[in-house]
Amino acid sequence: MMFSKSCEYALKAVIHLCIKAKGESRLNISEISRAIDSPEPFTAKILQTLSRHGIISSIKGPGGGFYIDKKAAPIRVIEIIDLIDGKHAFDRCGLGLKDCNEDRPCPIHKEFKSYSVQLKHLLETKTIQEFAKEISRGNAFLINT
Amino acid sequence: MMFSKSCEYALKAVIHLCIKAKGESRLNISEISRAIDSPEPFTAKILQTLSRHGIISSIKGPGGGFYIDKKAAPIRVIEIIDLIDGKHAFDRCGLGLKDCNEDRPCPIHKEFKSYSVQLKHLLETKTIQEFAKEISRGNAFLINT
DNA sequence: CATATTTAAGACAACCAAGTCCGAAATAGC
DNA sequence: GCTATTTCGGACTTGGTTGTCTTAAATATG
Ligand code: FES
Ligand code: FES
Repeated sequence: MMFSKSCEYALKAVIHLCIKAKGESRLNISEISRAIDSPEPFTAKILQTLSRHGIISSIKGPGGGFYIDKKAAPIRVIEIIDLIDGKHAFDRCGLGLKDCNEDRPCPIHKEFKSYSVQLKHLLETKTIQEFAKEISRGNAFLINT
Repeated sequence: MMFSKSCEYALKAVIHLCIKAKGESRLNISEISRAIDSPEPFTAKILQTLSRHGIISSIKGPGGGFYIDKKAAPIRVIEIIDLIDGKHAFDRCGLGLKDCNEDRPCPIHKEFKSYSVQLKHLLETKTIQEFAKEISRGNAFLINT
């Protein structure tokens, strides 16, 4: 509803990597897609995109897989959203006007904007590592039912 | 990003009808789609759905068109969203978990839910007529650029 | 009644996101 | 060096949303 399927998988995959593959250990595609309940080949493609852009790291060959570089900075949630769904995903008009504009706003602009600004700020400040911590503590999950 | 294209057009069309076709006067498809900048035949289909479900009224033949029944109750925004995009569009998990669930939530649930609850409440209480008033006053617009 | 106008309905087409497949490249272990 | 494993990259297929077209039905007007 908010993010594309690709983006959902990307967020979940990186969160999972943060928990299970920080530093030395690696996870292969099948382990990841099992953990986040996503189609394997589709997940592969998304992981490749993340890797190509340096958000995650990867190593080919036996024993290889995907991981988070130990020296890498914490990953802000917005980085993944910008990469997968495109920048300004939050700056678009809720009613589809060409330009979301204070001067010539659509009727839902005022209320809508006040929420999307809050949400955007959250996603710009929150890191994947913080979400990962919630999972580790058992306060949140990547799969249910 | 939030609503489907169909839903955007539906909302804009009904708002426009509230301003220009309350009671006696009617608007035909071409006038409506011009006012809201939408493809004519596609808009026709959406208007038919709205009419079939009694949200708006229509009359065939020369001088016919679409209008809002004068005796009809104010239209809550959520009614249109439920009809076009399906109910529970706001109750789904932001990360795509099968079930958005307090007991077994995804990592973004807490923050996300607090926004979506606010937004849902807004859409349940706001009426199309209130939005229409903003347009009439020149404080909001259905087209820009 | 004939005609023009307008919505109704459903089949059709185009587009894009979601998902699959396959051959190539890298690498670890023998 | 050979083989098995694993990611990489791109071509391909599928499905759902968006958008079009065509024919039918209703009705106002002369
Ligand atoms: S103009 Fe529509 S949300 Fe800003
Ligand atoms: S479980 Fe993900 S938003 Fe509620």
